Amino acid sequence: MTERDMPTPPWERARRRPTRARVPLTRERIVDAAFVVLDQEGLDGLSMRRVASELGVTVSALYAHVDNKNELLELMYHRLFDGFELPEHDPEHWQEQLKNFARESRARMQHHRDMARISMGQTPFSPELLPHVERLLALLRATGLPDRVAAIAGDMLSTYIDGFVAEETIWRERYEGEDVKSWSEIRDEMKAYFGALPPDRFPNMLAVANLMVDETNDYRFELGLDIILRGLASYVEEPPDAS
Amino acid sequence: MTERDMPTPPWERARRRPTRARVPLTRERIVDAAFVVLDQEGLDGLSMRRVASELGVTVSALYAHVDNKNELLELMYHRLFDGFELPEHDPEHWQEQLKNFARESRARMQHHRDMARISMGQTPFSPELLPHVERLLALLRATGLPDRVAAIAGDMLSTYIDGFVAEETIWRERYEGEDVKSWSEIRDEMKAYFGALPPDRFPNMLAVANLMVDETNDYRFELGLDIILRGLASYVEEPPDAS
DNA sequence: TTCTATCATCGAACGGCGTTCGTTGAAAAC
DNA sequence: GTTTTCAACGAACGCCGTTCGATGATAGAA
Repeated sequence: MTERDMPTPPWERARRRPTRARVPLTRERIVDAAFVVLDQEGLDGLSMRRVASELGVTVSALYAHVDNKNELLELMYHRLFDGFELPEHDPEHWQEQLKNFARESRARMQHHRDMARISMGQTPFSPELLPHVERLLALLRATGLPDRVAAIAGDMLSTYIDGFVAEETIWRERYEGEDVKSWSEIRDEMKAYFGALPPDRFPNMLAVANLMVDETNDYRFELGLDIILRGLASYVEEPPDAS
Repeated sequence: MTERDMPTPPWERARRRPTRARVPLTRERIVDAAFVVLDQEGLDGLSMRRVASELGVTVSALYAHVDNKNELLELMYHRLFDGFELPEHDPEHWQEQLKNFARESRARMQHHRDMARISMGQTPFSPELLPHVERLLALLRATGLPDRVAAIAGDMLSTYIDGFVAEETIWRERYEGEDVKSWSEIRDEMKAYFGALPPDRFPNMLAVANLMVDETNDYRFELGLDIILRGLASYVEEPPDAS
């Protein structure tokens, strides 16, 4: 006679009915769910509770696989580099190679909402990411750049890319709550705002306002990239003396 | 000199009515207290409750003077530019002028903990800050740079500065909880970490690791600055065609 | 002086957050 | 068949930003 045959007392009826997860929880599945939440709610809406509910699981279940939220963000950051192949260094076309690296980085970050903000809080020096850094360094050192320049150039580029995409994000999300406005409508508002400035006090703003508003983000990104690469190129084969 | 004749930015909601002078609590005092909290607890510890307690006041009292936490951060950002004078443009020394602008920006952000992280979430296009942007644009347009380059150069520089200081902050705070370690101790640990990499797979990392670890932040900042300015200079008086 | 209207501040509450911890029950190991 | 293990649970803790009705001091009117 086991307790199995006994009836269940009514006060216990609401007891747990633990439908064991058909698919076991893993770090990978948690990161997958985190990206779903990130894309839907943005970084500010990315909470452990929300990720858990996405998986049909309790919050605390996550903590068996992930130390804390920071580690989850770290894992998401690592995803950025999954299958991110850098080419063999080709001293003839190093500038274009670096530009392609930057473009690919930007594209990957744009693929998930607020990804740039996550990226800015991380460094690529974990063991999993060091191979990527090594490949980038190989590209940089094959250019003829002095090592001390090559050593910081990767960091500079990443800072530029992160900052640029983060800024894109800010503008996109600034207009989020409001009615669906087209980008051209937003541009017109900005033009009107800048155009209404007193001309005697803001001659330079007025002179470039349309340029600032009209140029696409793609154009701005490429131009900034070109500025950095021209600056780098100026160090090739030259005994450098910064400042 | 008033802000009254300035247009309202389109993204801005209706601002609060100005507070009466007779009450002891003011926006200024709230911002002062917020900086005290920021320096003591960092951005993550900067809560409305903590600011209120710093003033010996209830949380909700703050909301009579400040719409929300975001507005408080905005006001703190504005403080960055208080008394930030840019020189008259001098076409002979524009590179040094821009470098001094960058150095001053970095120094101001370093003056308050996590200030760079606050700065990264803001734009300087509010009416109060536009005069500063105008002065910077004046510097940039006096260089002989094409307008389309001048229009994005200020943004680029600010992105670089914000990103650089934010990264400095990350490293500083990464070692915060631990026992007081000297920077040289931290450097040694990093050198040991990089030095233990397998030489066949990480030849480039090993070649520049010491450079990456040993150079001071000041040196790195100056070098990055110089790279950007050389890139900008390459556009002077040249019909530009970005990539 | 007394009354009244204003308004800065209070105190409690709401819903949400990251994280911890003792409990539980199904599967794995024996 | 028994024991062990351990992933998931659920409740709780102490935070957070923000809201709202109550309170009480004060300035101006009578």
